Amino acid sequence: MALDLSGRALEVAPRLVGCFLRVGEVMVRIVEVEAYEGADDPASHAWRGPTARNAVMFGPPGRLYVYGLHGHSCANVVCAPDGLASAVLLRAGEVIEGWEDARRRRLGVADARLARGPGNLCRTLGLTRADDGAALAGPRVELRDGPRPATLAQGPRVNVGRAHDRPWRFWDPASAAVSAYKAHPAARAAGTGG
DNA sequence: AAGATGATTGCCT
DNA sequence: GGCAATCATCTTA
Repeated sequence: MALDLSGRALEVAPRLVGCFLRVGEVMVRIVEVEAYEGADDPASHAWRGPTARNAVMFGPPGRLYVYGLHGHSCANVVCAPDGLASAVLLRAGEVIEGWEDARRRRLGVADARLARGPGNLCRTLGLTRADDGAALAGPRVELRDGPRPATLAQGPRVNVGRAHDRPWRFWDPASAAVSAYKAHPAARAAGTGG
């Protein structure tokens, strides 16, 4: 079914935990996400306005925003109405289907860690910057609603230098695929992180 | 046109 | 737990 992505990232993020994301043959259950707002969020790529890279964030909801970082790729679900920048970063998932493709892309990695971390999640799913702007209801990428976990944990975002006081990270504490919390140096200096 | 930066990972101690 | 690798993008000259 189609999940309602018309709200802000902060509203959509907790609903995304437990949902299923399928890319090609591989499907994962999303267990960890982070919300990123636009102009109000200094940690967001869209904070200083639209650029060539973050253009998708300002477009209509229901699409994928994929960006490159340190030689890796990270995927976001774009939400909020057209014109407002708001997206949810997918940080971790559990592989449900497509083990063959997933393992082939992540040789030597334990099954539980195949999609642990935003960069690893993209590699396991086969997502690259070529998928930037792809529709979440398209033939290659599909987002499906799923049962939400019994409990939902909330806390500060990982490796974010600015606005580390905002607890905009949501995860399923029962999942082994949730990435270990790693506070940004700025967050540690401010005393708001680990 | 050149330099700094970052929503990361993985290897080293 | 700490640090280097690695690269597209953004900032400044």
